[in-house]
Amino acid sequence: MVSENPFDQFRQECQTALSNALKKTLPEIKQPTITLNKTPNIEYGQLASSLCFELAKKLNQKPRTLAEHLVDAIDRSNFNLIESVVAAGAGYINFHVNFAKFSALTLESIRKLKGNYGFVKTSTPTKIIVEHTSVNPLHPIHIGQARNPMLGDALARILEARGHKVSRHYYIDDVGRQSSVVAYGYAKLGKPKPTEKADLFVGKIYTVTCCLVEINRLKKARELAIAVNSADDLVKTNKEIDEWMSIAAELKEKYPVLFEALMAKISEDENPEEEINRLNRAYEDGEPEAKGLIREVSELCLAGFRETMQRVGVSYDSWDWESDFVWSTQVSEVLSRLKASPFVFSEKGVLEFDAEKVANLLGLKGKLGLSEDNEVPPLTLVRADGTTLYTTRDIAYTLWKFRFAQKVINVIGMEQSLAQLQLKISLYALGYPEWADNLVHFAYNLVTLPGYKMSSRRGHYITFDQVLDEAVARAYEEVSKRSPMLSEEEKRKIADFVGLGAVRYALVDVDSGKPVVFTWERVLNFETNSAPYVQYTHARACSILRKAAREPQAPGFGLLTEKLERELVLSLAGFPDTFVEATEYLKPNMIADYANALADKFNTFYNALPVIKADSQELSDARIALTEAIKIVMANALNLIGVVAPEKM
RNA sequence: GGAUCCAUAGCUCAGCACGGAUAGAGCGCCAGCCUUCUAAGCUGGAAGUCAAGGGUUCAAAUCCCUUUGGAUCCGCCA
Repeated sequence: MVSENPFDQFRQECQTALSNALKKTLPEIKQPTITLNKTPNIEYGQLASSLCFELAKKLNQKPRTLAEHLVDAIDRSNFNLIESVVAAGAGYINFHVNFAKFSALTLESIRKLKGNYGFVKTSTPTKIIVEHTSVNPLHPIHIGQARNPMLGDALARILEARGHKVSRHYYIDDVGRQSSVVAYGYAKLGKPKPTEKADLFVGKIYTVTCCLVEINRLKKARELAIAVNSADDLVKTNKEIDEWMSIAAELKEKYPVLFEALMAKISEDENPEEEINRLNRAYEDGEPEAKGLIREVSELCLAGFRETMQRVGVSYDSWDWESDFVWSTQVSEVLSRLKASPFVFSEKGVLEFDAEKVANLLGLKGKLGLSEDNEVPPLTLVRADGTTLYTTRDIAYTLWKFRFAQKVINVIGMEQSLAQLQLKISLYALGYPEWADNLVHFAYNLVTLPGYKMSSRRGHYITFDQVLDEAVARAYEEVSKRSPMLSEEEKRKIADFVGLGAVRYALVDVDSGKPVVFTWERVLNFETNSAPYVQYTHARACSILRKAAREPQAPGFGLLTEKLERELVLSLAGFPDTFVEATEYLKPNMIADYANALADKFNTFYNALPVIKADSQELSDARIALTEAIKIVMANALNLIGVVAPEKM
């Protein structure tokens, strides 16, 4: 017999049994929906109902008495997995599972389903686009941004395992001043070939160009302030100049050659600021030269990103250029449709979208979880100079995405909550309520460095590559220390998946709504509650199975009577539940927590009870089967968060 | 000022969506365990007014209200 969700099977039996008993003893009352809770302790059974507390008041009886009556009325002869039902405490009804049968069902199911165990398929498979990463192609992905792809990829993986058709999209934000800044610097240098990892190379050009252009601009502003005799402006500008000058000094020391070269080239231009704006407009207009230039730098940077993401096992199905939406008619079409709606108004030559009016008129506030007096600020769609803004283009992009998917999940930082809300409201305004309903902003909080303000414009950041390198290096040291006899090649291989796994795990482990403070200590943790811990435990289980060197012939599942063994079986049986919950509520961290908890229990078991040298062959066979099941489930869980489950380490 | 999210052991965090029995881990600290299946491990110990106050309920870390403290947003940036 195979069950894809053994624990749920037990739960169904208990629910039916209790429901039958209720109908029999209390036919006069309306049948309540029966929910069963996990018990705090295995001694209380595996599932409990607190129904009697609710009924007691209505029926004017003591909960305990009621519980006893119901327990008496329960007929469990038709139920395979229920061992006993008892009234407990002040009025709980506790269900005990028949462990002999339950262990057999659970372990055999896992051993049969193997890599598919736990991945309960949805009854409504959906085409889903998960948009994640979408780091601007200006500089390397830094640690503050790296949480995004780790969460996004884990989400894509769990949704796929759930049976959805998932497409991973990367939105390339190449429209906007920053892209022109980096392209300007790149062109000034004569479009040099990268002498190092491409995104790192582009990042340096961006930072130095930014700094030089900014100083140039500020100096002009200072002249103006002097000319109009504005003391306030002068003080403010001087302060900013001082700040940027110190950054310039820093950059000059770090990259002397690049700095000098750019400085010489940029000073040739009377007004670099104006050059950049011209380039920006030319790009939006789709002029071939600007197109070629900006696409070239962006592609360069993206090649670096691809390299980094490949290391951690993240890939994309579609790379969507923001500029494509500007050059095609899609953005202007959206605009004209919005203009035709009653929700757009013009103010001082600026086009504004009245999200508040939409929300009120269509009665969206309750639906969107907003209180009635929460006023949604308007969204600027078009600037006075006629150019569009980021969110405006995002509306066109979102409409495009819904041509290919029924559901769109945007993995975007929490700080963009308002923009994402306005985007959603715009879909209602355009007459796509189903799309709006199926647009999900998966908001996550930032990664911060203690005592350090990350700023990509100023080149203050720790790159994701640096973190990965450091993690692998640390892992290599650990492997060398712990397993000095391994070959160099083996050590490198292990260090690689351990280091990368540790980083992935650390970035998905925390609830996505909470900020993560980055410390090396947190990411390079190889002890309990880390990927290496789970990986090590997996390898340990594999090692036992290798040493046992046999298939269990006649496992005596009924002999698994130790509390530790039973808790393990329960954990394994509950994996499908955890998976479904993690998928439905988009909580990849639940998977990491589950894997860690399972590893924890297995290690305790490992230290307390012998597998191969158990008292009898039947018991040994049962424990081998248990170990194998644990190995399978641990690997399945690790796969979901993109962490390698090694045979050896 | 308005909005959103958050507050649980010295530190980092689970648990909260759907209220249920003594609130769980890890780090750090203290004391132990490698001639037995991988010590990246295990065992034991100390450590909590679940931010404060009120309310709802048979039952509140969990739901509601108020207060305090923190993060983020409220741009013709992205």
